[in-house]
Amino acid sequence: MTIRTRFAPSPTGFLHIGGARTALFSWAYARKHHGQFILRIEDTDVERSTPEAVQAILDGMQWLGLDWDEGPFYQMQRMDRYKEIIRQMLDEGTAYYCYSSREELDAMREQQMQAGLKPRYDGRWRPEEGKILPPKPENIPPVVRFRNPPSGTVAWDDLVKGRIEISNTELDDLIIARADGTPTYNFCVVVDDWDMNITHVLRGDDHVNNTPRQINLLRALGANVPQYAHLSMILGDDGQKLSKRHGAVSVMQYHGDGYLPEAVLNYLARLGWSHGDDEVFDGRQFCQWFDLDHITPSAAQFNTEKLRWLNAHYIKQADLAHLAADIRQRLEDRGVAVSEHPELRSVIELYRERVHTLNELADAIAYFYHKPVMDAAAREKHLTLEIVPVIQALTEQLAGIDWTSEQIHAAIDHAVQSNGLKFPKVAMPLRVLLTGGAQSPSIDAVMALLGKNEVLARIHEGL
RNA sequence: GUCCCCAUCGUCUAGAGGCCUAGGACACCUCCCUUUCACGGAGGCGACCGGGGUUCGACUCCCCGUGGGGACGCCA
Repeated sequence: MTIRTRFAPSPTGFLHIGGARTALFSWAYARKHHGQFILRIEDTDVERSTPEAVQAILDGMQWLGLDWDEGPFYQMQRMDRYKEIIRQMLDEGTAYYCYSSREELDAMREQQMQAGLKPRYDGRWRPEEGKILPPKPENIPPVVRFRNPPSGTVAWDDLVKGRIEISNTELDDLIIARADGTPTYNFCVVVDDWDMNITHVLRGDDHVNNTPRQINLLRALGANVPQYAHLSMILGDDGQKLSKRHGAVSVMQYHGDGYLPEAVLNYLARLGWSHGDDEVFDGRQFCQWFDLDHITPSAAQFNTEKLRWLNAHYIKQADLAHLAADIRQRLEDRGVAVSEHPELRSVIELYRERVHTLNELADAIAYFYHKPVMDAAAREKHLTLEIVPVIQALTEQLAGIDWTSEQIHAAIDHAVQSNGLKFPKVAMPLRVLLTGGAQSPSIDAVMALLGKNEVLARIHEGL
């Protein structure tokens, strides 16, 4: 049997971190088993679905490198198929028309809640042998309901949570087609998973409650029931549930914030899944290792600090040309034009080990391409009256040397020795003068990259 | 309210009855490296929700409790 998984987002917003992980796991599972990964857009909520959201989801998946083998399929384009099945169910008697109005239903729910019961449709329009249905009201277009088994239990062996068993008495006759004839979620999912031969459904555990309904529907249709794996949710950094209002951000926001997709992918992979003590691995490795047996059933809290650590790791490993292209753009976004000298790649090499995000990297090296704003406190502290003449003397010497790191270092050393100082005494004021602040890599390395003219100019201007 | 799910360091997690004096990672602390800040290296701090069982033996299995979460839509 070929493994076929799917990711089925509804295009009502961007691809957030929870959806991305579901997609990642589904993708990895298919890849691991040399199966197919299908992308399906669940856009039957016409009110809330937007083409922008579809694009945002596609962008997010592409950025993470999650490629799909089939699709994207759009449910709105499958209407004929759904209607055909609904017609068939109506004919077979596994579905029926219900004329209850929304108001009637709301009142019913209200009453049941009051009575301490689980709100359920009471089946008043469900045809039974010998039962007399209420008279059909005029002007109320009916919905179509699924005739759920009235007794017994539905059970499945969830690949993450183990066996889950639910009594049919807990379920009611769900609506499969709205009054306007459009099919609803639980129904479309079932038909699609069936038609698309999905073997493994990986999804958020907020769908656990839908599963028994879907299984009943599948059985009524005579379809195979796929395996289910319900992934627990991802909580925000603060342990709170992620929502549009609170903490839920688009995966593309991570791009904007300077994270590498491989870092996000690696981080997400470890959130709720593990492979012994392994922490750092790429997508290829993940696809080889991934399994359902090591998925944690409990919710996981997002930890940005760990993501940052992983990101720093991947920045150190990243291809220089690729990094340079990215950083060039980020500098441009900051209004900093990257000139030929110093060479961007060299500057990145010097700085990549010191940052956690690409934005930090861009910010840190901007001073190579435009005059830095000098940190007043740093200047005050390091550019003392006594040191100014030393720097001036050093400047003259620098003017005459070959511009290599070694020569520069020797010149600084000379200034240090001849004045009976410690190295930082001279290095720090230079650092402030050249970079604007008190932190940088080795000052001779910085100077070498900055170039003789620029160094002399900045010292001159700064003094 | 009803049903369902979950529960190991602050966080992500390892753990398939003896391998556990509970391991790793992030964060934090100390030291080392050092030209400042980082990086890196070496250490350290730090957890099995509670109570009952089962068992020669329970982090691991069962029950109850507690806490947290989810679902109960003509949303997905």
